[in-house]
Amino acid sequence: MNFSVSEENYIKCIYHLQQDTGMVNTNALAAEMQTKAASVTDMLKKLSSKKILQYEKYHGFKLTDNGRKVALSVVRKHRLWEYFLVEKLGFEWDKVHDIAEELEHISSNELIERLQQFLGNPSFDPHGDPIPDSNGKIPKLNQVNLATLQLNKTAVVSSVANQSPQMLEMLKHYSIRIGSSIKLLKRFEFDGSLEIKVGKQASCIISEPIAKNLFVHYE
Amino acid sequence: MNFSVSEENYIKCIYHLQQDTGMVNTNALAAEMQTKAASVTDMLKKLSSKKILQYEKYHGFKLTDNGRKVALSVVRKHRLWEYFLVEKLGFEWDKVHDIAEELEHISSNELIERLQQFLGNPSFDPHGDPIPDSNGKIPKLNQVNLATLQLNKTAVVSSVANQSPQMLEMLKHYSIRIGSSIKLLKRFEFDGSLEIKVGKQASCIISEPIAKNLFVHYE
DNA sequence: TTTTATTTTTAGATTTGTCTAAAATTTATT
DNA sequence: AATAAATTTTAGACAAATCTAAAAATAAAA
Repeated sequence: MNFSVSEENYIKCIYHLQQDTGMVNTNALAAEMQTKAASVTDMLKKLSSKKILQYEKYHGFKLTDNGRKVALSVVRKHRLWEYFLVEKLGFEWDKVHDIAEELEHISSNELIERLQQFLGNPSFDPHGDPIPDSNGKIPKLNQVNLATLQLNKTAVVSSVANQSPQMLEMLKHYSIRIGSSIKLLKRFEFDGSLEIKVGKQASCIISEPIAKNLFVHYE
Repeated sequence: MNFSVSEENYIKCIYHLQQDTGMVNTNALAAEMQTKAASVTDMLKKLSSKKILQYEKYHGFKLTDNGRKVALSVVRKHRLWEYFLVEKLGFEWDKVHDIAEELEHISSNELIERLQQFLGNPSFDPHGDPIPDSNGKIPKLNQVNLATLQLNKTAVVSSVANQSPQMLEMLKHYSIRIGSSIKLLKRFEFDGSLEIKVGKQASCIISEPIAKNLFVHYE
């Protein structure tokens, strides 16, 4: 079946919301889509009739197996394009989201298969998010929150939860990016802030909110 | 100013039509756009009010300077993406048109500038069509129609006028592509067909319609 | 130069995705 | 459990892009 750009955006958005909450509700989706609840309801009816959603009036909704498949295909395209933009065209990783939002709706399957090959079958996008394969399988990484890392252990930054411009600005300041190695030197009881060593730089201190936003994995 | 996908398609189509005829008329555009004359008229009014068209009711229309600029930007994007698809992703040159039709509407200017650089600033797309630069300047090539080539001269195929699947199938059969060198051995009076040598292959005979469809330039 | 044929435009309807305002339903509070 | 508050849905409207059918304008033919 074929979906409009608008339908694909709703499906993708529902997918991301239900990752957290299991079930999604109308207002949350409206907020995330920057639209009105009434518009959401209209779309829910349509997606429901296309068997993309399990939807009970007034009681929330979630994707069907088929809906999840469509969502994963859009997510896959988005992340492969982001990888292309950063690794091949030299964009900064915090500048690629909007462009990938457009590119993810290009329909050709052969295009995306060839793009994946051309990029060397990457498993994670420039933000550290996993790229689903053509069957919708998502690569897993044993990652832990930086705030819970053991003292004196070294690990590698694998993803960033909050990717707002504000957060990315901070990370740029600390020279922390996906792939940076981080050693935890000290944990301050007072406010939970951490003394860390990023790569070969002098040690520095990051606040607890920043730490909680970073996920790392052991080499 | 910003244009919808539909507007961009109309603008591009008018650009191509007026290359031949100077002035464009409603029915011709409707045929090319695979739509109805009434729909075309609606769009003409809109584009006219946006100063994209010089349009006199019942008397045809053509692009303004500004309209031509928009058209060239879309053509530029289309041809750069075609180049990418063939040279980087390994598509056959006759399989890329539909995908480029979608990609040409991605809006980011920075994207297209970086793409151009990444591709090594190509001047011609895989069909031999010139790629306008970011100012709308179109590279020129001194090309002549193969049917008018001098006897025993060798030249290089630089573009193909009719790019229908039927024509491309024929060219594939003769192993003729952009960049192929062709030597004209004999011109048959009877029907204008030509005996030619393609690269290092044994000589073969092509019909006049095929010859007229091919443009070549001297090295 | 009328008449006929073709082309183009208008008028009004349709589809998709959106909106506002009001009604219906569920959840929370007293 | 009754009432208030919040959420969700319906009803009806609107803009963009398309369509059909009919009217208007132009071009061609008798």
